[in-house]
Amino acid sequence: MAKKPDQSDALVTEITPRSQDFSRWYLDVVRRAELADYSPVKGCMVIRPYGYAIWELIQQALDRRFKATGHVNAYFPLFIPEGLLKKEADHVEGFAPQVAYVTHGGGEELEERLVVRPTSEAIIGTMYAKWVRSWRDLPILINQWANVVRWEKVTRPFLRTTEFLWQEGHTAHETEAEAEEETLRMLGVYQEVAEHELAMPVVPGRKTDSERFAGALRTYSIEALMGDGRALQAGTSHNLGQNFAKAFDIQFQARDKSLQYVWGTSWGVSTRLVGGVIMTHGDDSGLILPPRIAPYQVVIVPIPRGNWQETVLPRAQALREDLAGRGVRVMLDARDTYTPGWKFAEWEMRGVPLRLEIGPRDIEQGQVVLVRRDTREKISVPLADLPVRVDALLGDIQRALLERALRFREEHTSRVTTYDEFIQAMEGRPGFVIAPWCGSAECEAQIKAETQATIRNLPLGDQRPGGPCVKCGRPAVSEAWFAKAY
RNA sequence: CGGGGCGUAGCGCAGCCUGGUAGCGCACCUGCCUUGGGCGCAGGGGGUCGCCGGUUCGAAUCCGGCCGCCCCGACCA
Repeated sequence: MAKKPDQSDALVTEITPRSQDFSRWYLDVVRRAELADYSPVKGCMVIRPYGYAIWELIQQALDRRFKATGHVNAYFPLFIPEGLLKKEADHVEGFAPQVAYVTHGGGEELEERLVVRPTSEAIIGTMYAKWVRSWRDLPILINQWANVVRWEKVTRPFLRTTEFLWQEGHTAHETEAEAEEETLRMLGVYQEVAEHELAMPVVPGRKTDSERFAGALRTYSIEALMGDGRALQAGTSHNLGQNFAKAFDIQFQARDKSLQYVWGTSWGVSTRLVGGVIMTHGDDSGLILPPRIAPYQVVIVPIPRGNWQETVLPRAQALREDLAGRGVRVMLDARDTYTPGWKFAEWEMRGVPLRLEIGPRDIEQGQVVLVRRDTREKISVPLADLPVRVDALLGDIQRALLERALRFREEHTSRVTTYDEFIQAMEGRPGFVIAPWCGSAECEAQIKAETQATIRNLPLGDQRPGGPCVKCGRPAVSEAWFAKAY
């Protein structure tokens, strides 16, 4: 841990203010909210139960939608023979520097090294070649939940770790059009989950060639804007064309009796999404979780007074049962070893959307006090109205977080036509800058070198760039969303 | 992998310059008292000072190497 400036008298429970050092604030939240911890393995984190619970809720939200769109889950091996990875030239070139190898097993050196999967196109492609014979075998729509390993030079909890958890969908289709449709369908699923579940607005679009997945025909992404104005790639969906089919010999006999290669897609999101949620919604008091992915949506804090264990506690327990019975994820913090004030701060740190306070005064008046995490608003609610109000408030908070994040993104997005404006926009308040682009990798690279901003993606669909390329002045082929990225 | 910073109790730090048997706050334990925004008082436990080596009568402190973490770049979900 690096030294924090001047806080010899600071409480350990405090976290670095976001405005002072966003990066340190992020790490403080991860640690204090007990989302993850460093492990003895360099670059690898332990996802702690609270952090894992968030991931599980994200998983469920995704998995539901994968199944609703016709996909099934399966599992492929962690190890991939090195030779398989090498079959697709661009693929191996793209991933080779990040790959971990197993060289020994059972006390002996292996004849062929095994790659610890950085992604599974190679092993899955190999299996698809065995499974596909006829157009009747298509499409194959498989997803797997797995861990992958990429030897990153710089790591940060959730955002970039050597090993991370993700899902990877791998599909094979009869036609190019079907593959493209699938690629965009899953991009849409990602956008829906990001916005509807994580309350994290994202910009869908197509990646430029320089940021395209190694071996893909086209890569699409969703990009989110974090609280410090930097962009986070939150998910990718690739149209693999026939590249992997040709590399792994995935052929089928078509309706016209000809032999054809399948058209492939792959798509993934990872535990990085948890980092995105932290950096989209959190504040100086810690995490703020959208209700739909909050492990606890309501925390009940009984106010101890006198013989509260006989008076207040039974009421609190009854409330817990009632809410839980209605499908609310609720936690009763009945510990007598902490004061209410301590619990308030603690559950705010952990981002619980709603706090329910109940004490002798409330019982007398037949009410409870609800406190919103996002606005800190205190609301007295008659007991009879509680379930309805809780439900409504959770919905309100979910919406308010999305709206707030959307407003933040709008305030931090500018549209420019000249390079001077571009530089000014990037130097001032960071965020997205939309500008016309000629399509050349040279301009893209120069802009990156000069401003650190990269093209996050290009908007989908037909669009008319509002002028010539912001960098070189040649005719523009597209508008591009630029940002400094994580 | 380049530039910079930092490793001393669970967390945050002081001590290091000028070598002499390791300290503070929080957390933790015990008791009493409190509890509607991180209660108070009293007593207490806990550290081979990141690791390895060197210098020295003696090393947290000086020297060398290694490892780890953080920040800024280049590479990436």
